Amino acid sequence: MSKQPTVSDIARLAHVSPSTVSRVLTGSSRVHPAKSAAVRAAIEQLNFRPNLTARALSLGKSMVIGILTQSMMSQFYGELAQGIEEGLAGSGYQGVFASGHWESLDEQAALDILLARQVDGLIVLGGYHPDIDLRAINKQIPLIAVGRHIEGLEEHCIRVENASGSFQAVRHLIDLGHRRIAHISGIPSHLDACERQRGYTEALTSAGLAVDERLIVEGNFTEQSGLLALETLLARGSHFTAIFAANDQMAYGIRLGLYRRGLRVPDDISLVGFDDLLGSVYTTPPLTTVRQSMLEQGRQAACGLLRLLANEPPALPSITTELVIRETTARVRG
Amino acid sequence: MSKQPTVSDIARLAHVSPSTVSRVLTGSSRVHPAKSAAVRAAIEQLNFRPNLTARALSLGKSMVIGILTQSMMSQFYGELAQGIEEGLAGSGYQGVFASGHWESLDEQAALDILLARQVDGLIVLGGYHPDIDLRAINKQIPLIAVGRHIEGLEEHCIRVENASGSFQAVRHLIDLGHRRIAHISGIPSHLDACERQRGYTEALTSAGLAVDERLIVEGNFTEQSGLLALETLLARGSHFTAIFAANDQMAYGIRLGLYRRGLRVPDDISLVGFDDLLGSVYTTPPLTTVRQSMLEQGRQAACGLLRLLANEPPALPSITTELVIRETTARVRG
DNA sequence: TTGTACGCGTTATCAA
DNA sequence: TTGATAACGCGTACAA
Repeated sequence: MSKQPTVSDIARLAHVSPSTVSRVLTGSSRVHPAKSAAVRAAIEQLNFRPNLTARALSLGKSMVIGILTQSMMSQFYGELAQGIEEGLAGSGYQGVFASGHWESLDEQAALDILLARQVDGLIVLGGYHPDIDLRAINKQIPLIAVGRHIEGLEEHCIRVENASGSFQAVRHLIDLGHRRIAHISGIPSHLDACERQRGYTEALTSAGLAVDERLIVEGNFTEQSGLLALETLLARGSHFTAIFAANDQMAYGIRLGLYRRGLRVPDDISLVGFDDLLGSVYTTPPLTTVRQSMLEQGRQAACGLLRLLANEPPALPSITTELVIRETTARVRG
Repeated sequence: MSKQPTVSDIARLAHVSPSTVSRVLTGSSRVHPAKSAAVRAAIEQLNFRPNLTARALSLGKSMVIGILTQSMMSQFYGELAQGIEEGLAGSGYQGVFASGHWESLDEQAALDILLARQVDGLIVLGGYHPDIDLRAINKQIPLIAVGRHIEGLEEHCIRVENASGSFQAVRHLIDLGHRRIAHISGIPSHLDACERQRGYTEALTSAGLAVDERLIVEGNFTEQSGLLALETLLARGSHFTAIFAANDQMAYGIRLGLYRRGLRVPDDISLVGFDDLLGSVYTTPPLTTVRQSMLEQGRQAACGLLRLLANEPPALPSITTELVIRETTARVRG
């Protein structure tokens, strides 16, 4: 249990001063090759690791990016996290995750910890945290949001072309002959949810179909809520031949509900999701869905943040969406 | 962009010394109520947050737990991570994740970062890192492993009753009348994989059934490998009516392969997985699998580490397994 | 090119 | 009960 060696230990062993050791560590200035070699040897010998905590304190930069997420467990946030990691790779910055569990208090606590740890930047994944607070934080450290909107900070939010994706999805169903298409929507306070519903509505009206409010049920993006929404929908007794869910997770729940009812997909009911989570290829049958690469969004968020840290504009691109047709959709039975 | 306030700022505003501020912050010793109130007021007024980096340097304790994981994206690690977070909650310790992506180099780099950040403890999730290194690290800081075995550090590894779970699963298939049961195994260097295969073998032999090597195919725990293994199995042409996969992810891949071949589950082939990932309820039909709560393992790992940090023995319990029967298994067709 | 001295923000020790 | 001082490990002016 001997203590970790410090620069001083290395300096002593290499017969140089601590500052010289620091110089070879950071490469901040030229040092004599011989001394440099001696230092390297000493570092090797003592298996020395610079203490990043001390370095952070000295530099006033922690080189860590805080990521405020909601759940470590969902596929959705997992893919996002993976993308962020990829985007940060090689930048010298490390990502640190803290989760809010979709609870205001936890989210506040997680954010506090991140800020107290002196993160150099912040990526906010969804969540309920008030816009005003986030705007205030953005004055202190650069901030990027994905999966949510922040009033007045639009340039710092990854934008997804939700409406066009929804439109394509519903259009696809219409092309297959479906006329009674239900929609399980997301949380209405969520911009993405609104836009997806808008795409649904527009596709219907542009095809001359009426929007039937009885075919629209609200969910909250979880599998559970999808299943529940399906029950509600069936209980209403309105006829329909296809369902467009505002995200894949709800589509999974709906799929289970249909299975339990003995309704076949796509023979009896066609089903479309949104997100194209990795798991959507492995459902049975594989899910037709709208791709909005979460990996790509994570990467873009990370890169945008790195640009902000370099005092450049975030220059976040708009994320395009693309309908991926798999086996949960079929021509409506005559 | 004004700088963050420090204890000195608070001290000045409250007309006390920095030490006193520190005292009310940590509660390390009594302070006059009036002064204490003044300090609190100043903290509130300036919205002060103690700099955890500085505190860590001063204390020699970072209050962070490093978690060396392999992928942020898979459901498997997601659930584990969630459990760890829950186990750490309220302890004052924060978890920091770094992923190795199943690559030696990345894993080494991730570990280096964690150690350089002066983590107070380490949780290793799976991975290839050599036992000898981990034993060395354990001499410096407490360490717990989950999803892997470390020679000589058995007390620090979460043990799962793999064999008994496998046994139950295969026994269940036998009870349903299956006689030709295939097994898609995991990486043979992985202890869990071996034990699960052992349970499979024992269930067969204890029922007086022969173990047919032609019905055993090796996978690597990914969905992809499950699909591939199924192809191999089918190509061999041996007859079978059920498949026991060494984990759920491979079962998903197998399920897709069967679907593509037009083989119905469970009508033509029964399928059993291992893990009971959250997604396994939402496959169609829901997957019969062996539960080894990942959440529980994460929690136990965290609690064990906290005990180590308190200089107590880790006292890690053995994780029990339980067969969860869902709709992917059925009586063999006469 | 190298070494000395100081600062980063906090806590612990000690003396008052 | 309080305040001054030193220390944590590192980077960097500044002087040599």
